Amino acid sequence: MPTSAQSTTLQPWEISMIDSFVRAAGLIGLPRSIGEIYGVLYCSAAPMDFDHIVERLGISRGSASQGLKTLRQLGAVRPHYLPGVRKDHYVPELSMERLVRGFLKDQFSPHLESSQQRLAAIEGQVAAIADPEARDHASARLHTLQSWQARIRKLLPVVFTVLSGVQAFSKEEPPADII
Amino acid sequence: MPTSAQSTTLQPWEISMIDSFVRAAGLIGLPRSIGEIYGVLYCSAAPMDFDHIVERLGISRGSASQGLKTLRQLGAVRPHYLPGVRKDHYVPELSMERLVRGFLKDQFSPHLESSQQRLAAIEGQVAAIADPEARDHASARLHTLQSWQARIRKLLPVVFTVLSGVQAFSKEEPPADII
DNA sequence: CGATTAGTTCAAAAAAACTTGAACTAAATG
DNA sequence: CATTTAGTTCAAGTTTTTTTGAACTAATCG
Repeated sequence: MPTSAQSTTLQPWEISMIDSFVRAAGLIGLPRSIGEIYGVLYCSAAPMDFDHIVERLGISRGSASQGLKTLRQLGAVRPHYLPGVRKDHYVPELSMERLVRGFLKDQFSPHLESSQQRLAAIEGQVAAIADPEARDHASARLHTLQSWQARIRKLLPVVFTVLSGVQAFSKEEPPADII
Repeated sequence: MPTSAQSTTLQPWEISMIDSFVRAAGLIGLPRSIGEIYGVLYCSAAPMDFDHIVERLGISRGSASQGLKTLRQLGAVRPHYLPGVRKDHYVPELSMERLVRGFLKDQFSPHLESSQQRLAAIEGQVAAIADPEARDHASARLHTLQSWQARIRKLLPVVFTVLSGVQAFSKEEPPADII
């Protein structure tokens, strides 16, 4: 059992940790393979190349290629340059703030954007309702929905701040556990 | 075109609004039918009964039954008592804070809980690593993961506060748009 | 340049998630 | 009580998502 070489079989702690990432991926709507790839990189002490990822996880090259593409887009992994080496090597992003930011920017913000436009379009449809009472009701519901949207937009910067590890956000005692 | 009766066909503004809820549901990993049911209730000016929901949406009774069950669990709809009426009638929860709280409590907190236990179990596996360098590396990664978990737990109360519509959280100017 | 290596693409297969509807339980009505 | 009504359950069908692997492009090597 060589001390330094990266064994090709996963160690127990790696299997458990990858499992955690697979579950976390599922929770945010990303496929299993993406959790696996990020997880195996997260566990690795050294940058890993494409074939190494494929072998250790036992997934297809197609999955690995697509999964790495998505992870690069999200900013969750970066190519790591190694002089004189041809194959791409990857390292995981370890800053939680950057991970969250990448995910939200890629998977969330576009929806927030288009949702805003859709709500604006509903304003016209509501204005066209003939009956005054029905129109007032619809209008009230639309405004509630728009206020929800506005709150979500306000939330984003706060999320970044808290997840960056900043201790601030209340000079008194921290808010009690609520859930 | 009767002014007060709930027509059986969906109005344009209702179709658009339900569409928004369907997309929002997808974003948080809930099936289309759940977005539709909540959406049609959200649009309605009066409590709706089971069959009315089925008819207006054109979904199966099975879907409606399961969807309403989930929505009740989440606290996103409540049965509304009407004297002398046998069928269940439902109204939507309109408090964003309660909606978010119900969702997180039901769909998120259990994972957070079990994740914590899983990470604790990995501690033992890491301690069993023979090579000191490899063990230190694994230990460092585990601690990073645990710190991420802790940050997410800190985030929850803040999310509730912001989504409740409270204006607080910085007596200076609000944080600039980041994303 | 031709051969080899690296990685991507995409159509088809497999797996997962969702919906349906018919059979069922439970409760109220006459 | 028998019958009707209300709603649930779950196996089978459908749809959507994910994974695979063989064919392909691009770049490097000898």
